[in-house]
Amino acid sequence: MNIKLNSREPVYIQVIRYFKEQIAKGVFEPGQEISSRRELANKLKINPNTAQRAYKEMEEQGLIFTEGNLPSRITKNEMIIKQVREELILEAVSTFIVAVQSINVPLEEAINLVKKKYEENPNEQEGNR
Amino acid sequence: MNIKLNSREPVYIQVIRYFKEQIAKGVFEPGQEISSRRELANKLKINPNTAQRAYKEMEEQGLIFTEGNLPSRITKNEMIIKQVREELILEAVSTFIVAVQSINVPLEEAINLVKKKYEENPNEQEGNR
DNA sequence: TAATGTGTATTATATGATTAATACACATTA
DNA sequence: TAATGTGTATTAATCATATAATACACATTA
Repeated sequence: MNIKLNSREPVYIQVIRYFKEQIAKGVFEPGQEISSRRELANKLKINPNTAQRAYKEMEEQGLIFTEGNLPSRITKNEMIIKQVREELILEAVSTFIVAVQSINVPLEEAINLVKKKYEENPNEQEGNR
Repeated sequence: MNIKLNSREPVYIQVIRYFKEQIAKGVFEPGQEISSRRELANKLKINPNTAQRAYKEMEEQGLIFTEGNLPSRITKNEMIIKQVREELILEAVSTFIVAVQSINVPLEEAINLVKKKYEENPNEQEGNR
């Protein structure tokens, strides 16, 4: 559990993104049991309702599921998992392109900067080999 | 004046970013007179106080300056303008790298996606040739 | 001179989103 | 049976932001 919460963005949104990233990376595996609302709230020092809100939205999006009053689990639907991954990638790519175009930086130059910057501080978060 | 305001982010922040982009692109030239607070508020259908807040911050950052009670102007300090441009580029690059790393997408793959996506919808906003 | 248009400042209010505080039903288990 | 841990739901409180309502000094201009 390695989330850094910022105050600029709603906490439940940040929680959802974190889960999406873990799912996309495969750190959270299909069918895997996840922390209960209260447990997550404790870990992150947030209100249980905020955790609940995040979980509720994730459930609506099919990312997790809940049977009875058992702890929720990561979806077993591989299609959804694939979509999450693609959504995150697409979002990153789109954001980058929009930003670059908005200040008229040529694509090649922007890509070179990415490569350079990437080499400067390579892979901070590995952890899954 | 082509700002699309979203409701997720403070309006004055969005206004500041817009000005930064225009300055970085050179659309707003050094010394150029800009809209008055009230005029901007009218154009964007926002409150004059919100415009004032944006301008005040930009003044503190040295992006614009005001002499007496004349309309404010874009800074003539080329160094600052250069810095704004670099700040925006660096921000875009960093955001992209963080996003890509957070889901373990190899850099090469990410860059290829950028190139592909870029070709699909090339330069929407030219306008300054 | 009066009107208008600048920038600037202060105080109060409204709004919407977020978070907090509780409560309830249910199931498991000690 | 009582306690604990689930998910779920409702209502209240908090908070940052935006807006509203004014006011003032100054300069230009009709």
